[in-house]
Amino acid sequence: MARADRTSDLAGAEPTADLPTDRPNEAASLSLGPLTDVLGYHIAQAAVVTYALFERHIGQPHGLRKVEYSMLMLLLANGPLSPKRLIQALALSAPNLTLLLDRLQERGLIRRERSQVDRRSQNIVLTAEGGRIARATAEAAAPMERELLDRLSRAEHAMLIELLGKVAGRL
Amino acid sequence: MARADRTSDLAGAEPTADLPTDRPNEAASLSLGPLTDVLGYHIAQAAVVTYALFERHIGQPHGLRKVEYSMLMLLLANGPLSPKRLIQALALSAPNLTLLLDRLQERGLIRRERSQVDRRSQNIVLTAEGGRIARATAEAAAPMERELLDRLSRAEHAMLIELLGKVAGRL
DNA sequence: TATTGTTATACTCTATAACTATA
DNA sequence: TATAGTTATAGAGTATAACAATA
Repeated sequence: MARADRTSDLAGAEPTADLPTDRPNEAASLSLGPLTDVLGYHIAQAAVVTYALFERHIGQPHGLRKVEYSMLMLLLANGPLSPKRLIQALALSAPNLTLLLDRLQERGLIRRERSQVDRRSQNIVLTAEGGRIARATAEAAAPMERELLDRLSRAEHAMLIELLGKVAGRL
Repeated sequence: MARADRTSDLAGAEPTADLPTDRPNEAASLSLGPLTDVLGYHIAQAAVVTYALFERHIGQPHGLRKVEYSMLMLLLANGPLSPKRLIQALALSAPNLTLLLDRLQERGLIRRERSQVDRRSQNIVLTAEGGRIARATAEAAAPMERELLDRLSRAEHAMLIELLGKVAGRL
């Protein structure tokens, strides 16, 4: 009973009217109160939906996490990149990226080449297999986005991305 | 040298032209490729910004995490709520919520009252101190959002929240 | 038998600091 | 001396399954 004090029926000073009207809004939806105008809250809520979509369309089928997917897409679109640039683009810490690259390298999706220009630096290169998976998952993006069109018109989808770009400071 | 094989200079088949033009786009910004139209990616990028704002305005000064803040706001706006409803509203797992409530209870911000209607259930109630912090941090929301107006007009801010609401399925 | 909430456990993610090698 | 990347370690966050109390 280490935590037996968690609930006490003699609770506190004001017993907050514990009647059949036990809690307000039993079934009704909650008021967001001050959160109503907080962008970050709404971003977090929307992220739950897009994350579930990602898992279903890409994450589960191809065994990729979000960052791994983003990384493959960046390598596909830009060719070899240094860890340095990946860290900036994906907002990762250096040790975190090292672990990520280890996993992808073990799976044979990328390899590390040492730069001949500056031998401290590396080029992260998609392997043939990595290229195949990158292209396959790139094609899964369109059907995934199409599912959002139940909730959003095509114009709203585009508008949303543009506005989010402004927030992210990507001008 | 457990991982000495991480980089090999004899890398792979095609040595990917390792010249002074070592990597493309050395300083230029990266192409997003297929990510360009993926809403989830842009949400994640924007979340980095709003999270930093939250940390600076609310998280650090008041020692609150995002979920903790959201929870206080929901309790402030709706009065006592059951763990069940908080789980649904905040997209948490039950064990996760238990730990969260433990922390807030230890800090004296909330208390657990047992429901008289259904004694399995609880009411989570803001303490006097919890109410004070909730009101103080509620007031910090406006200045936080104001910082976004460098990047977004007021109309765009409102539009963005509306569109994110559609994505989250909050109709 | 189903539901509310808790415990125990493990796994992922992230952050920090110390280290190696190149420059 | 500074930079690129790695190692080691610990801390948060989250998920799963087993459990207790109540319905």
